[in-house]
Amino acid sequence: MGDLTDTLRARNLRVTPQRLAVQAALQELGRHSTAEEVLERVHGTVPGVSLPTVYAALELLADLGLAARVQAGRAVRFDPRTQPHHHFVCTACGAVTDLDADLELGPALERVRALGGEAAGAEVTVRGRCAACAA
Amino acid sequence: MGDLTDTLRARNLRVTPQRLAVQAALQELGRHSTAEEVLERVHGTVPGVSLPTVYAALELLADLGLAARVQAGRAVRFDPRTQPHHHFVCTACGAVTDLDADLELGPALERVRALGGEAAGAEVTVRGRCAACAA
DNA sequence: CTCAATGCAAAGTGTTTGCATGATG
DNA sequence: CATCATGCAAACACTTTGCATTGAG
Repeated sequence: MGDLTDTLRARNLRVTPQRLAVQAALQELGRHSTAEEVLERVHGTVPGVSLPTVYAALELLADLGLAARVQAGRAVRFDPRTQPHHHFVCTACGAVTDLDADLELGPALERVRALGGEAAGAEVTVRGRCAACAA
Repeated sequence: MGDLTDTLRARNLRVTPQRLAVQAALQELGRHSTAEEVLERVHGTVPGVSLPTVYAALELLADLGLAARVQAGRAVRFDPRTQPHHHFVCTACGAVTDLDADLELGPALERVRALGGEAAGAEVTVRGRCAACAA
């Protein structure tokens, strides 16, 4: 767990209780949480934390490669999982589920390169209704 | 072009100049436009149209299967293209480009079914920097 | 004539910014 | 002690809602 502390020190960034609490909350909450959910969780341990601070910390984690932004509907969600994977988004309740499927996306990346762009990554988003909402 | 008119009549919905103008604008603008862009275009032909009306009309087109919602960043975009295809989103300028690649997404859909969900569709989103922003 | 659709303004979300205060290195 | 990070409030971007009015059927 010195992971974040070390990374911050290595970049001459400050190790603050808020940043540590945000990362801890993100990991405890599991996958793809909203900033609001993280804030609520953090309030349990470190009182007085504000939403902008949570956003800043999550943004920082994403830049450091310790979390990933996931766009699911209107809200941005943050995922403590770094390795690329795919998502199933319920159009009814907004829930996001990880999909561990091995997909061949090479042709899409090649297409981007053919257009002169630089592909940073690619994800599949499946839309539909989750088991709970299908009822 | 009686397409929309016919579909509306068949459902006992009203054929209004606003709805026709919104669809026309969406097609003239080409792919994945924002509501704001559609509004601006519509203002050229039918003055006095409001943003809520544009949203309502676009939403209706999507429900009728004559347009598709595309989530790209924070703004929802609407695409006159109905057939499934994929997108390249520039993380710098927000531009969206179509990707015509034939990808095998079956395994992802099967994964969703295995979880008890109903998959409605799946798209690949490639993130990166477009040719213009790579400079 | 009747009811669906529009226009306007205002309220809602989710996210970001500006600035004074406080804590870190 | 020099900054960087925080907290607060307010601004922001995008979308939706409420309600009186208009116009399509």
